[in-house]
Amino acid sequence: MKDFITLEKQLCFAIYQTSSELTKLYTSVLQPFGLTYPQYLLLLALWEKDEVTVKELGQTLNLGTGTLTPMLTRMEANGWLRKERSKTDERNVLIFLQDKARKEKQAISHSIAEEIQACHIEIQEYLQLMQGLKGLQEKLKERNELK
Amino acid sequence: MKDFITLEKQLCFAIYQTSSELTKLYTSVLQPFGLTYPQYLLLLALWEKDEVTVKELGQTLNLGTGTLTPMLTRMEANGWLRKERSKTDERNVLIFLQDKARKEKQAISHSIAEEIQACHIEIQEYLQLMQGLKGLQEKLKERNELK
DNA sequence: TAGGATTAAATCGTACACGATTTATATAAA
DNA sequence: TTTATATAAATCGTGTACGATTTAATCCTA
Repeated sequence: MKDFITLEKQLCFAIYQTSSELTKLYTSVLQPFGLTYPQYLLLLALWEKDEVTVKELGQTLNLGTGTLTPMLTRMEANGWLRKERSKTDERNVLIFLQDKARKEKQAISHSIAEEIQACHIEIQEYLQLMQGLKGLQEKLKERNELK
Repeated sequence: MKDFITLEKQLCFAIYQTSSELTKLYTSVLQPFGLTYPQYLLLLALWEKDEVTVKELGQTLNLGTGTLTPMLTRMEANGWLRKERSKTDERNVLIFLQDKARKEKQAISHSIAEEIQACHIEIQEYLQLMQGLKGLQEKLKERNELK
């Protein structure tokens, strides 16, 4: 039991800090584009699927409107996207990518890939880590949904 | 290269979301104690080593004073700890645990261990994941320190 | 079809997180 | 000993996160 608690502490620190280091890395790469890390994740989602509702985006990113609404407002002000109330159901707000986001996509992806590659991460290592994370995430999510 | 970028996206999502699920889990366990997840991590550090300066704590937690100062102020107001300016060098502020923090330690740890165990995480899986995270963290940190 | 329930965003309050600046103290150099 | 430099916290501004409440539109049912 004691070992278990020690382990638990180490794991939460490890995730917390790895996440923070990753944020720092992305922040430095994204700064020149005038993007934050969460904004980049949001763009990733929109590059995959454009013209989505705020709710849909929230499900993809695991974020609520308390986070998304102000973020989307900022990104609209910066010309990345456009918000438009749906005409068929005025409760929905649809998000559309702007040209700027489409045009910058390659440059952004390229900068990031370059930076990540400079970290010398082995693909194999990468894959294994992701497996582990997904496994844990699954279990946490299951537990969280039971409230 | 294309595969590499796909992988990169998946990894940053995986860490981002696992971290957020972990936060949610801890939040629900810590709520009854009137603690947030970052505050719990801070207590973990103080339970390991008490009477530390803000700077030291920042190094342990990878946090700056912009985050720590207001957090410590809140935790002082809630009776978890005490801040005191060092008499030998008045630039330093020392952090001392209060009785409340020492007394609640067991109950908090117990609640968390119980919750984590309910997720059915295999020790072996756990260890492997942590190894992977530490490896990645190392590489990211190295890169981040080159600025 | 009027009224209550449901749904989607927006809003609000609190709490991180972080870079940059400021303030106060201590140390070192001229 | 005065002045310059360095160090430690505090402060400030911006941007997430998230639970809870509010607002507005739609749906459902009596």
